[in-house]
Amino acid sequence: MVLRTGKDKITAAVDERAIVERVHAAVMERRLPPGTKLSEAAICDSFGVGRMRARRSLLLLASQGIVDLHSNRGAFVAAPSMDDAREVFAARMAIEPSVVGLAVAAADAASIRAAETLLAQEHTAQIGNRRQDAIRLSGQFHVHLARMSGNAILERIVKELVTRSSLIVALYGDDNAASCPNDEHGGILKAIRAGRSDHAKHLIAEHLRHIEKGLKLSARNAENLDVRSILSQPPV
Amino acid sequence: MVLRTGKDKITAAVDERAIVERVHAAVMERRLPPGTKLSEAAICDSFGVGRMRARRSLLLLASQGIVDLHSNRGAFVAAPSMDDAREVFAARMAIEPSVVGLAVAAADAASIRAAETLLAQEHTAQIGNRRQDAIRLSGQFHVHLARMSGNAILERIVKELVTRSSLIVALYGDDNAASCPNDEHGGILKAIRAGRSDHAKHLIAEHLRHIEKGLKLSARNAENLDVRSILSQPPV
DNA sequence: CCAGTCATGATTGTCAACAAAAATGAATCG
DNA sequence: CGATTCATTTTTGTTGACAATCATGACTGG
Repeated sequence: MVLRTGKDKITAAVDERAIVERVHAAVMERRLPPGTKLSEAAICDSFGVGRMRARRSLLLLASQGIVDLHSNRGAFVAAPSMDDAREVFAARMAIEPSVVGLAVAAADAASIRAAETLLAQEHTAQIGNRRQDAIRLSGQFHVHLARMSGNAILERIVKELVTRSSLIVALYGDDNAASCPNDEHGGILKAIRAGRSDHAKHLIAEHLRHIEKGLKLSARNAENLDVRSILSQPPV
Repeated sequence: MVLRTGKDKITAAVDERAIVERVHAAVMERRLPPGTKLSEAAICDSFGVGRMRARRSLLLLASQGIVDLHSNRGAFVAAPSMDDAREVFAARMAIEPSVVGLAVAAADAASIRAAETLLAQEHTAQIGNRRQDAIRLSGQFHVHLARMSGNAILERIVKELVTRSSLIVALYGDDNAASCPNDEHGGILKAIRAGRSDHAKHLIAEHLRHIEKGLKLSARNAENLDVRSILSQPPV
């Protein structure tokens, strides 16, 4: 007798997870900038799906902080405030070093090889000036470190934080700044390979600090800028 | 002129957040044991809400791991496997010490007083054998530590992990075991008050280790037990 | 020319009916 | 007696239509 759970049903059309994943990817690659409106109709057309599925997908995206829902106005790609940005990076600095520590303990040959592949791809993308790919791969590297820990919960958490970081960099990042200065990813992976847990933790903490330092979170910047005060200044 | 955002609309009926919060609380107090079916109709009746709202609430609960959705079968209070349980506690041990470290830095008089109040209430509930209250307050203490860090993201993450822990303890916990042995919560709070960050981190790590040790995660236990093999054994 | 008002169109929120699937229980057969 | 089949009932999934709300732009009056 075969027991069929409800989950392994073959779904002909795309389900919510696929939609969430595709939007996720588009946000990571900055094809959907912060503030972009995601109308239900757009989701329906893009994925050939009914309004109900579109709605559920947007709710899931909102629960991950990727999308902001405004009552009666629709869904928009999240535009984290500077305070949000600081919280995200504080959370990452609290979490990712521990995750890397677990990764050192749990790393196996296959996962290290996968990390090396990601690293090489990222490097190639940077050399070739393929900015979108470089950004996406840089984020994937962090998520892969979490995956190496063998803990699906931590992987999900890191993935969510990395995605929000992508939105933050899009808003407050310096366009000409390298997404990963001095091959810090390489150093982290090397430390993991060498089993140097404390060193790896230290490196990723530094790495995150550097990324945040590279942001323009000083004072005014997009979003809360006061249009009146700007326009009231006479032209030079 | 008054700017009204869509969010501060006065909602006469309960919205999804309220439903999620109430189910959350019921799970924390073990009034909704793992595996309990949460039919849409039950949600509709309980909260006087349409099926759409019920559905959205269940989806949100599922996204937090509190509920499992089975296609065409409905929603059930999550029953974490033993592997899930190990992952949850590994994640907590990775995250909560760092969170406590932040709490030491950010703690102010008001939040410490609130923590002391929670601690006292928990103690009173334990003395009075009010098990449900004691369990709920014990969880709230951990969430409050995260709140003391001043980071809403970390607070949400810890809250989710604590809730899942409640389900885990309900499944694998020893009924007569104290939910918090030897007033470890008190020791943690004392260390925070004294500004001893490393000590506080150490204590909460130990605390989590103790909780996990108190679980029966050895081999077989509820869930994957094979009904056939059980019923095929002749009675003593 | 500008502020404010009002109608229009587009988008989201809600509901009810229908379709599909699974749980339930009775009836049947070995 | 036990297992299986089948019809019934219950529950979930989906669709479409309608209501409510918001954005847009023309219009009016100052």
